[in-house]
Amino acid sequence: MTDMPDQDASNGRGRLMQKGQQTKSAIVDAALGLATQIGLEGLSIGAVAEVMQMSKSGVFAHFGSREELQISVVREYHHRFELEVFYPAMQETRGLPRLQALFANWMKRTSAEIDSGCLYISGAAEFDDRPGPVSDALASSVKTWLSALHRCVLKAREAGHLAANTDAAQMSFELHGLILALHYEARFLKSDKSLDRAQRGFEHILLRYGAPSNLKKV
Amino acid sequence: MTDMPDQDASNGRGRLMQKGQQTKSAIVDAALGLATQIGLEGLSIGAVAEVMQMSKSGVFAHFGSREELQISVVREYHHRFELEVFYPAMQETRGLPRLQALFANWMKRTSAEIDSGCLYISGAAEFDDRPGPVSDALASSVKTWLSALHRCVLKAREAGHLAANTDAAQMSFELHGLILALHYEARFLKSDKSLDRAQRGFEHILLRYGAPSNLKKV
DNA sequence: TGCAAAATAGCACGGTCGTACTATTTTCAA
DNA sequence: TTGAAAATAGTACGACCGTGCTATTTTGCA
Repeated sequence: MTDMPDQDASNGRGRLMQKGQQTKSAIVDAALGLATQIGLEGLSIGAVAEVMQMSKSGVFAHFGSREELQISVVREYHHRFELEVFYPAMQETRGLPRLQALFANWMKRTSAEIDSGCLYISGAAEFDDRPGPVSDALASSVKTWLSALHRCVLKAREAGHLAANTDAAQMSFELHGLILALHYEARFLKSDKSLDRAQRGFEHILLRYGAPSNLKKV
Repeated sequence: MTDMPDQDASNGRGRLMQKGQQTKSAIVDAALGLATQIGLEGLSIGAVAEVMQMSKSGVFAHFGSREELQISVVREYHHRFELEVFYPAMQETRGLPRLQALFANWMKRTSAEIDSGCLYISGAAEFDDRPGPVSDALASSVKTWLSALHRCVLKAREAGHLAANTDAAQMSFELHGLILALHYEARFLKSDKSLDRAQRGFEHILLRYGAPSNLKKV
């Protein structure tokens, strides 16, 4: 060991961090893990402190309130969602291929979340009747993602990959439903067929909206 | 007022109840109202007692544990769901008309729950990582309903109202997704177009599975 | 290397929770 | 009407919660 700053001391966006920021990141990390399991509302500073092997007040000092911790967790989740689902799909060529990649990544992440839990889904259920900053942060993240999806559908239509009369909002709604059903039936009802059904549902929707039937499989 | 037993002292299934049972029903009623708003997990005996204008111990004595209260709430929800969604649809003639009625009632109830909250959806999110009697009761109720839906699709296919190669489980999955998206986008994202989109999604699915295109509107 | 500042710990407070336990009131049938 | 049983209230306990306050430790620059 040297006196050099820890090489891992980055927040994933390149900048080096001081000790306090490192710890804060680690706390958010642990809190995110807890929140996806027991829910954002059930997230307690004491539980996070135990995972972190820190004192409650040590954890608390980084955020100033539980609410701020929850918001940090939402932001971190948003960031990871972008990294896993959105950005990789942007590599694909615009239009249908990108839409397929987007949905495939979304499904893949949702499948991975069958064990860990999805904050956008559990959070919506917890906060749909609890207005406030946490709910706002959550809703804003979800809306950002859904509108990205919506734009992608529009582009696919413009590129002629979907029928010219495609209702992009309607199609997005139906895609969203497939993901929600995948999550619900796999995670809560322990069905192992959900992924396959979401995939087939996607193909049905593509056909419905006039995508060429000889689809490139992703 | 007379000394006669209260005329309203029925549990909705015809039998008269003694005082204790009446109170218990009223408690479950209040608890259900609370649970749909703040969640099954957030349901506390103290809050129920306040609504009921009773002491905590008075409420507690009826159930013996918070868990038993939660289970009672789930059962009551199941009962009402059957009354509102399932039984009325059974009046329709078997096959496609019944399936349409089932989905229409389901949508109607989900729409009504945009204000009150749906226990099958919020409960799934809360208990998907919390095994135990409450989770079991919830899952069992949901499975009962989903398999009723599945059977209804099967009957519609047998009656020749759907394509002979219809995958009933796949179709049920897609219908479930529409309801979940309706609930999510209407309740959490405050979208007022969700009901219309769920309705149109239903029509798309019917077309996909070979229902006659000149549908009777419900 | 020293020293201000940042990070963390320790402790206390009031609050809510579920649930024993006991006392009181209400109900209902004999 | 009476008396046993059922229903409800009262109280207390330990656990956990968020958070304010003050000490202590650790950090990182001058």
